[in-house]
Amino acid sequence: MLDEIFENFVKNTIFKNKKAVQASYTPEIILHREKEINQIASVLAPSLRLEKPSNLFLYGVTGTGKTLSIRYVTNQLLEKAKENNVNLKVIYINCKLKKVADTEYRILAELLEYLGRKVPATGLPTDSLYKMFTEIINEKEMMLILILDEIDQAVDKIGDSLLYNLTRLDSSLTNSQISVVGITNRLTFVDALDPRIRSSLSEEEILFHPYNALQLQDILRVRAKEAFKDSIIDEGVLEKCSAYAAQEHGDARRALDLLRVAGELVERDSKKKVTLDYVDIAESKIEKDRVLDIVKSQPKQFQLTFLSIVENSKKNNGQSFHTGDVFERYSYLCTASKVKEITQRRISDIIGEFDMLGLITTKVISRGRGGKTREIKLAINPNLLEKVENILKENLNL
DNA sequence: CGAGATTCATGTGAAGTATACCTTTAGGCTTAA
DNA sequence: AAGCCTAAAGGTATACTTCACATGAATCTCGTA
Repeated sequence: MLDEIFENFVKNTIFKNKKAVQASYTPEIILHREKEINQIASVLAPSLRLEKPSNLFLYGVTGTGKTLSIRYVTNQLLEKAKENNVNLKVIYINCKLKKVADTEYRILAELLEYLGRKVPATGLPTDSLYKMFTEIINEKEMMLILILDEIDQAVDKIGDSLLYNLTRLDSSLTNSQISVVGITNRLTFVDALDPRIRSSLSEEEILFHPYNALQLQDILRVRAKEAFKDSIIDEGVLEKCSAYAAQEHGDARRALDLLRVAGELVERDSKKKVTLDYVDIAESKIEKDRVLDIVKSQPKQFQLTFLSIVENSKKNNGQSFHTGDVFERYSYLCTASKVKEITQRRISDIIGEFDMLGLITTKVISRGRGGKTREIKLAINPNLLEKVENILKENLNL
């Protein structure tokens, strides 16, 4: 029985090279971003002569090719550097990843790890990490390009200090030079920065506009050709994927995800063709996976809080409710699952973090004499509620 | 009737605490010269 | 005397708590028209 399934899977695959429709893939040619790529390249080019390139900032909503473009350019740059014997290093850090790089310390630790120095997760003073960092870099002459992706997330959480220190770091280096590339999907991000940091950090700025539906189609076509075997994809599938993604501010990553997941689903059903229906199924699966992944990876107290939010939302038929309600239910859940209770102060912060993750939307309102509070609304598809609730309950032994 | 005071429920900031983990240091024991 | 191990001392980051004050519109109070 199993043999048959595996056999089927091996033989009947519809993918030629699935990597090509994965978000992390860097294709040979990048469509509709020539201008931006050239700009980036000309900003970073001085590094080949060991001259410090200007610091650079890339803006644009998600899935507009920011990460892709910078990756592409730096890859080429690295090759060129190798040819010319230039000691160039590029470090890419995604600041959003929780538990990996969401505090100043952890970002630095990540940085040092790239440079080949293991750092303990706790215990060392932050300045000593800076010291180690400068030491390593100063050991021999080199040019360092530091890419901080989703930097807005980090600054929200830990403030400007990291950026400030990084820009200052540059002056304490004698042998080497460092330039920072910041990537953010919030257009207003730089305005909120301290003016000093702002001027030194965003010497050059490049704005990435969203793709329109036609451009998305082009991109999908190229990628699909590489990823799938011939004539697997039905008429109109690519168009539908791009249309969906274009609705959501032209997010190419989303379009690719749709296509890939649709393909995976087809494969699982051991069908031969990717049809339009599968795009719809993929659409709901992606949403589901995203939510479940986030929810599952949260620590216990967060899960309890979220369960409380879900139950409140259910009780109120999707209408909004307040911090007090959440805490009350949370408190009950703690007793039920024999978990130590956390204060309301902390719950308030946790609710704020869920807001940042996009699982809920909150708004601070004043209800006059009813006091000031947060109005909380669940922002996930109602069909998922049951599932989320069950998983949480299971995780928490309820 | 309207200006100003009051009130409520919680937001928000700062400082403090517990925990887990790190480095440094000093002592104690072992080993080899 | 040198080398190695261990435990204590002193330090940090993180997650959380405690304390204290800030908010801001509905509601109340009270002097006035």
